[in-house]
Amino acid sequence: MDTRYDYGNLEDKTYAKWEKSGYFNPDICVRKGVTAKNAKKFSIVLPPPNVTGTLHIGSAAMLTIEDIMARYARMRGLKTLWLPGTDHAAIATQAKVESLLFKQEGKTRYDLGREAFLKRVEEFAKNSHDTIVRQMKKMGTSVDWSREAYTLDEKRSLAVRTAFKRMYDGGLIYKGSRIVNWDPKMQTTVSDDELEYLEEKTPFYYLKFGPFVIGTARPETKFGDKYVVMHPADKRYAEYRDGEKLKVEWINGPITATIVKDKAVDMKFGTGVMTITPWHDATDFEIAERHNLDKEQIIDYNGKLLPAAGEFSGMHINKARPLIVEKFKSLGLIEKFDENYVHNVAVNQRGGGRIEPQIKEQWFVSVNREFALPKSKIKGIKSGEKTTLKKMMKAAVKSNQIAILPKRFEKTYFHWIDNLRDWCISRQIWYGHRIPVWYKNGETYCGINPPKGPGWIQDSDTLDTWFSSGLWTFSTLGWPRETKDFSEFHPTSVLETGYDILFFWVARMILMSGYLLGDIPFHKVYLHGLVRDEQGRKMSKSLDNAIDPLEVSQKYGADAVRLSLIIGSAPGNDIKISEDKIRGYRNFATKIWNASRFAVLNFQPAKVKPKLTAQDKKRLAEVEALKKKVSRHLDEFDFNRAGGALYHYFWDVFADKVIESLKPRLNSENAADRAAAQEVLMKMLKEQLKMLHPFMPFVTEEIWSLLPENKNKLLMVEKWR
RNA sequence: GCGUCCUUAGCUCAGUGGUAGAGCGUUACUUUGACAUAGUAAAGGCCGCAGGUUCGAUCCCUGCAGGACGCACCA
Repeated sequence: MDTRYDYGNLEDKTYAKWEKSGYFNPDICVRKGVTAKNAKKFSIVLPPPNVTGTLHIGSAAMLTIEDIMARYARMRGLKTLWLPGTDHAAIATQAKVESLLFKQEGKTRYDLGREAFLKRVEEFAKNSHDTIVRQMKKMGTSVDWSREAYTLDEKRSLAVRTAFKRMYDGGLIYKGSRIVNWDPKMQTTVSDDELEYLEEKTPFYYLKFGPFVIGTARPETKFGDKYVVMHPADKRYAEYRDGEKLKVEWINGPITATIVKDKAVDMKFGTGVMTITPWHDATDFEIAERHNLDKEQIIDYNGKLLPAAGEFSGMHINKARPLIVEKFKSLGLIEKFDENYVHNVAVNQRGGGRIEPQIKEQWFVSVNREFALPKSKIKGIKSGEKTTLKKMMKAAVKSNQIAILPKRFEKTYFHWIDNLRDWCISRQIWYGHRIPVWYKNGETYCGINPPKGPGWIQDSDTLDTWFSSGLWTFSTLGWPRETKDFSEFHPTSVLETGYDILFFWVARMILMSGYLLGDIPFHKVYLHGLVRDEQGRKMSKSLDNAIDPLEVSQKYGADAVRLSLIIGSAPGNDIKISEDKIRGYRNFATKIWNASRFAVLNFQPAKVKPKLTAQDKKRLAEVEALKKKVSRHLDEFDFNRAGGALYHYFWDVFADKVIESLKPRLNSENAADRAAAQEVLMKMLKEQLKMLHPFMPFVTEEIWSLLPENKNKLLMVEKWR
């Protein structure tokens, strides 16, 4: 044994050993007798990384936490399944490929056409997938590769079509004309959750509208405005009656305006009066719906003005805006304007396009429509009882059937559900699951397979990527087929993921599993934080503060990276990391290596019966106590404390005190005492290696193979006890 | 507007109703046979501020200040 642990060469070798053993697969564990046939189950799905690129340090944190869970469960003798996969991440992946295509070849997706473009995306996704798999292996993830899934593969497609059909038949999926978030750049809708708001300084204009003054930050939408809205309780405008008509001089000449009284108006904002543009604003749309008002489209789907804009027709809104302002000015309709108004602009988080609300016919999942679960295993919802998706999603968590850790996120979850609106699930992008609906002569057919006969045309839209992700806990286990995996491993034991996708994903899994299975998808949700740099900033390429997990693993070993992501961070809190911290844990790996080296160098098989002293027994009892403590922490998902306790015991007690005190006895003339010292040393080391293994699998596995009598035995399936 | 979190050593962060912890950094000494990616010793903190509860508060409660975030609104 060298004085340094050569992680660079040994890690890959060790991973290959694990893979060859087959122990990542729970069935093989049972077959080879390392797991009991009737063992309890532990199952966890990997939050599938997006095939948009490579893993980042946040993914490394996720992999580490889940690997600790899986390895601990496996060593405790549970039948353990950690199921891997990747996500096609529809919008994100398509956006990435579109941008590459444009940069490298100056082409758009329309130049290639649907089929050829999809080929490109698939090629990109495949490459990205391969990189991700390589990276996962580098980090030591003990997933069962034989069950690997992809959100867009054949089996998952069947699950998606089945889910869609059942929800369609159940009346929960409907097609409707509603206001949606339209991304003119990517030419698709996106859901409310996929928006990001950017602050932007825009002039805010006060325009004369007959006897009123109305405020707007978007003069380019004002052409069709013919309703003027005020709060029914606003005394300033008491003289105007709901429905009253007046003649108003407006941008393209005189119009007839109608007074509308609605409580949506904030009396304190601006003048307390506004005109509405129902086609291009969600609030306005709702007012229009309530009062049954006309809606007129002003801006087309490319961001260009329509004939309603008069002479500005055909012009892009960005170009037209200053000209429109000029015209308002020349007509004397601008009362004043505020130059320093801060406006929130919605952009598509994944694709980057600036959102223009539009009314469009889309597919939605109704969250308030009533239905009954024929067989409910959800606490608080009885079989056959009327409920809604909202109520069902709440019940699963409220009843504590699903526990969210840390608990404070339960509040966030409820709050989100309270504000939830119908979920727009159709996208006009090409990469993704095609909606399983076909049309012919005004007829509509929804089915798992295409309808027979000629002339049917499939809906051209694809599904929101989270629709397929929502099925993940059971689509990966073979659903809708009745598989052994499904009956054995669902609901899964725990879902581990970042708090930033609580709504996107966690909530939608509860929705899907609840409706389709009448059951919860998992018993526990453990949320980790975002990984940030030492100044608490998000890691990004533009800041050049990103730590590449592969690069630092190469430099300091994957074990060191893993430990540095675990120790010193609490559940749900952001994780701060720096290269210094990683280096510190690399030193710990070296410490373990050298202490083990010492033990090996000083060990011979005992020829006499060891005579343990009282102190020896005390030390061995100490290790047992440590094991109890670490087990308790791990059972409570308190990885920070479990790892911390091990770190300190190994270094401060075992290395600094125990080894030092044993040194003279290891050279003792008294054979029984010498044997005792050796036994204590080896036993303590072995127990600690076992406990450290889930945290630092590589170095502990390598040392294990070097210990006496351990040839060909794998630490990863040693009994924890 | 509603809600959540954070404020602890120079930096980054854990933690607990009973005299404060880690990593990195700093200072001094030490190459003695596991390990200098180390060892020994040390410096360094009114645990944001002000009240309250308590025998006792860094921890529980209230208020304030600063920072971060989520949701809603943003005409």
